[in-house]
Amino acid sequence: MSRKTTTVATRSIAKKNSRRRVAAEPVAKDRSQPQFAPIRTKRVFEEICEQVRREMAAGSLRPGDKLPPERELATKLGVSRAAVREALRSLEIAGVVGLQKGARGGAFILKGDPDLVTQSIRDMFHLGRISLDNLTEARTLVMQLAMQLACERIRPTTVAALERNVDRLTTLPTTGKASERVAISAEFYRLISQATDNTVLQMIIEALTEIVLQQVVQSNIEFFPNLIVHRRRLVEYIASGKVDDAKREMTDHLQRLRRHLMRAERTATENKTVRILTEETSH
Amino acid sequence: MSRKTTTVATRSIAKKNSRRRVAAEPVAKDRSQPQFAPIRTKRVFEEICEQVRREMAAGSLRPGDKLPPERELATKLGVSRAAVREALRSLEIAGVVGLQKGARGGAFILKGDPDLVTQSIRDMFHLGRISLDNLTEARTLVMQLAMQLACERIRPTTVAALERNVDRLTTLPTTGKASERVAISAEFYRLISQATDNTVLQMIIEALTEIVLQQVVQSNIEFFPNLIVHRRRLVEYIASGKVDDAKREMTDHLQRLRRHLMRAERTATENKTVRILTEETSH
DNA sequence: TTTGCACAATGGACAGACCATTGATGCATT
DNA sequence: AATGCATCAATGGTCTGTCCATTGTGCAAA
Repeated sequence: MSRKTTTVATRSIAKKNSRRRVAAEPVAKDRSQPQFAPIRTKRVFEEICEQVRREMAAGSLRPGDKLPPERELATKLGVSRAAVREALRSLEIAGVVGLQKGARGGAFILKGDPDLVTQSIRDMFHLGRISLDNLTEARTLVMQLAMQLACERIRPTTVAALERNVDRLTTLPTTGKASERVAISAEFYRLISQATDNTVLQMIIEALTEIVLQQVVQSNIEFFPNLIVHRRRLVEYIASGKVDDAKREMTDHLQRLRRHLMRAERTATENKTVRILTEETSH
Repeated sequence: MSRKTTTVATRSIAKKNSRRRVAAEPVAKDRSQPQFAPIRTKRVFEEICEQVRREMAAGSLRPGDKLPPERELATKLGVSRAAVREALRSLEIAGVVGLQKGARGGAFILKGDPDLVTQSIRDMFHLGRISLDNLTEARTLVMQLAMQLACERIRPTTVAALERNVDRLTTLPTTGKASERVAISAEFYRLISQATDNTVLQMIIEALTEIVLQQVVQSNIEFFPNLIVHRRRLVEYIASGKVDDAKREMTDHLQRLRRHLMRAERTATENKTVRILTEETSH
């Protein structure tokens, strides 16, 4: 390899920065018992993330602010660039920062991405932590809240948008792809959620709706013939502030969908056995 | 530098693996309009993440499964270990995999961490995407749903646990640290959420409660004198299935808390101007 | 049988390089 | 003057190679 000379040179420097991991030392709180608390070692990138998050919570790092470039940050913190990058990766995944290439690029604090809530709930659904039954039930219930607020806070423009949305559903051929119909439905629920004027509910509804609709597409449920009638009625109830009617209409629909999905889940027993990454580690 | 020779040697290898970035080519869906879709370049670690997530969604990668070791994965995918590490970092942050050191270690598919929902919502709150007003309102509403379900599905053991929880609050000196009282409250709400028998609602309640309680600690709200009386009454309502009473009791409390928090927020105008990371990039 | 140590596997971290993208600057052409 | 092109520097993205720390396994010594 003929590289040993330089290697030795860099080693002497690296040695200084080794011993990087921080161990939470076991507190000697009581003399009688040795205690022996488990030693928790923290990875450097986690430390970096925490520093950034602390600045965020303290308000000294706000959306739009720019973090120093990776190289500079690495120097300041006394860690390698790889570690900084892993930290930035972590924050990026969390939707906290966005990375931009090129000159004047860097890591910028974002406003937060509501889609991440969806992502995390979706992961949990796919990993079996959430059942389809629980998911659809929760959606039904939360939409009741949404109807409550929407009826109180709806604006004329939103009513118009809802009506246009239903119109679009009408013009769609019932033989069309499920994904198209579902896209319209997704917007329908988004409009309603926005009418609640509560961003938290919006995010929750967005997440639940998206996951459920995804299931609708995959389960090849047939088009509900009366869907358009139901939707029109619902919009009318909302527009005229008939809370109880709107709630009932919404609940009826969602419960019907729920039953269909549960039935589809039971009959879905085909196991695709694709396997790309895990073909035996061979050890 | 005296390293050029080896550098050249390694370069010839690296050259093969260069040109790594994949550009999603603009689809020519319609001949009349040029379209000019923005060119999205995808980073390699994202590609890796997607592959893993695909396997998950397809069911061929399930909780408990182990991914190949970093080095092997890097070889198989034809990328560097650093890229693999960033991908694993990303999946780890998303709660999809857990990393274990040592022999027989590796990346294991997890069951999903409900705490991530909390984390993402919390981030959004700190980044100003969610207002305290919206947050507390949503919490009030969702807890109404929880009371509904809890009254229907509560089990005697849970009632006992709730009573014990209130007892613990009683034994606590009112002069104690806020964080201790808050920890007990957190468990109180956790017990109620578990009584709903709906994991989705549990996660939502967990998230909203934790963030709100965090605010309670920081805002130094005084201890509600009647809190214990309210709690006892609430538990009794739940135990005896008095849905409406329970809902009212819960809503009353949460709305009171809401008003207090909003007032505290208005009077909180002291700006700590700590700044560690961002002291001018000096360019 | 038990203890302890060497060893290998594997994640964690680092240094040092090169490439690709992007914005700014200045020069040349029109 | 306006446009276009070349160049440069800053910065994220990636790669290679190396070493350290942790952990399980198996063998050897007690």
